[in-house]
Amino acid sequence: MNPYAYIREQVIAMVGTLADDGVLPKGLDFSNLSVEAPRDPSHGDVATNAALVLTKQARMKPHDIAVPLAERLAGLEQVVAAEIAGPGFINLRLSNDFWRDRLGEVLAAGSAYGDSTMAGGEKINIEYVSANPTGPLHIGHVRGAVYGDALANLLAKVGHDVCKEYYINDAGAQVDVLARSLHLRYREALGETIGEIPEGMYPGDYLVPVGQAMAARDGDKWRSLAEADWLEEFRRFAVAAMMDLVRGDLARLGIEHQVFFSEDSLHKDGGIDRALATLQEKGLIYTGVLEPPKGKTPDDWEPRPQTLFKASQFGDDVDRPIRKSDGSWTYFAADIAYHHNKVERGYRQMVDVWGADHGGYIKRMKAAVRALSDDQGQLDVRLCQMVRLLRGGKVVRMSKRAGNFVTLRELVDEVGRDVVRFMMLTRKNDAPLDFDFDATMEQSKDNPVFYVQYAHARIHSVFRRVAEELPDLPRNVENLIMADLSGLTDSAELDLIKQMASWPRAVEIAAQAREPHRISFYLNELASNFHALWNKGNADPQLRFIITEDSDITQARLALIQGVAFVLASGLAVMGVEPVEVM
RNA sequence: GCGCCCGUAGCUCAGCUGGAUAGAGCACCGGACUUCUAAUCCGGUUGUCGCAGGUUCGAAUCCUGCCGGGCGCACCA
Repeated sequence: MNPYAYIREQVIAMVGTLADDGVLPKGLDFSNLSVEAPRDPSHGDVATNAALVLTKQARMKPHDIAVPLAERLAGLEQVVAAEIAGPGFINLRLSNDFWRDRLGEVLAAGSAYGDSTMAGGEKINIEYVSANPTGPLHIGHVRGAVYGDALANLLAKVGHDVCKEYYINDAGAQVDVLARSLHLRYREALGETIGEIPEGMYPGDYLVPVGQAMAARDGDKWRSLAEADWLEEFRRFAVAAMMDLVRGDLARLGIEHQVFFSEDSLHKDGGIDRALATLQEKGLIYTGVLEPPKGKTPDDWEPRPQTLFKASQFGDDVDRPIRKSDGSWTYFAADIAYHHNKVERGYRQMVDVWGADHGGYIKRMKAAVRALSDDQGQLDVRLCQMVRLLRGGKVVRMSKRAGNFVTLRELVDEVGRDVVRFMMLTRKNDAPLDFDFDATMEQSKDNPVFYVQYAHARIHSVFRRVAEELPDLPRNVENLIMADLSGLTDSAELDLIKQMASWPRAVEIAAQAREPHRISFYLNELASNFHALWNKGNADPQLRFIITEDSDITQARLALIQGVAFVLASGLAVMGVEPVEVM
């Protein structure tokens, strides 16, 4: 049960009884009526703005609504106090039994606690990473990869049918460059001296074994052929090898896409033609000449007729070209076809995760989806800002030309998967993020990963201890569910339960906002409250979890911390971080 | 010149989609270990929420205009 939703129903029901009795008018609109935990705990457990929201509709002063409403709410079994405060809020304090019942729900659900049916099984497609298949993944890809993956987990948790997808940019000039670079490495593998890799080719060592594999498979059959004869095969071979590399890198982060979609396939099987025919039928394709961009005009600008998509009809600033002047398709044309394909596969909800430098591309892509789906499909583009690496207080400089960017593999090997994933989710996706190597190596509160995992490990440490000290005490979940919880009376204990009870709501809000970083903030707070309770036990031995001479209270407290462990595990699962049991 | 994102404590950032006296960590000061893991906890200090208007019972949050920073701006992917 979501306690806030539950109390909201009660409030609305009570307003209904007041209307029945003629105190309030009938037919009131409750859409803005909220029931939330007040920021200041001294205001009670939950607060409602009912009187404030209804004042205009009812043509009554907030106070005149609040007084009778509070009176009726106070009569509810779960409510021990109802007070009117501020401009007309009603603050409710709920009974301890009501809260203890919530702990039972946590234990019954286990680490599935917080799962929701909010999305009703609706299909949603989330495309992320989609890095060019021209080399290993590097630091610039990591954030989008982690964000996209955590978002996919989060959406699944609230009841979406999620498809995780990777778009392979295996068409276009950069793949030809890759094929030529591979041909060099192939000749090298056959014993030629190739010298310095020419400017404009991919110089990375990762192509060396691919060249060797090619030589081992085919011998020298491609060596003296003209480029036109080997290019196609080398493209295919190179892309396959690069995608193996990429999949291996992603596996290191624990990321696995269900669908890898090839851009090239859209060119080859007529996907682009079909998508553009769809737009053509709607009268959204025409030949025209674009205005030069406002402000500074590029030096080589010249007016030329192009095939254009009427993106401006769907909120974009200008119409966008879908054919280059040489007649070939633009990248945008293929992207239209790709999203057309998603729509054809039945997706109405689509999420694309991009780097911040692609911000200028959002409007045209959204326009295309609206046009293709007759406004039925919804594309949400989430941008991930830059990650700055810091070491020893200094920014780690990287440049593509120098080839000294930090790879995903190096990063994960150095600090570990859990640290990378957690740190990438400690900021809003559209805010820049500093990744400080020194802080991640530190085992202290500076390091949020350790802080949260430490709480989880401590709980398991208590269970290990109780197995030694009270071996006969039933301590598995089935027994803890039936424990008598009435001994949980300390405010820190009850606060912990209240916070756990807000977890399902926190999950739904994070999913609605599509902001998985909120999960990490929630977990930090939960861990903090747990650590606080732990230390209370240091000061007052009566508050320890294990009281050897009182098995009832021990069991109640085991139930409490088992609940915390479940919620921590539930949240860490969204983030894709392992809940460790020993540290 | 246009579009998108951002501006909150000395620093790094939250702020539950409009609520009450704006929060947390770091930093700084002072306390708690014969302990269920001190990798922790407790207390103290810190603000023109970039500026100016507007919307209303109520604005850090929504709208408009400025100021400041980032990214992107015909056929590249």
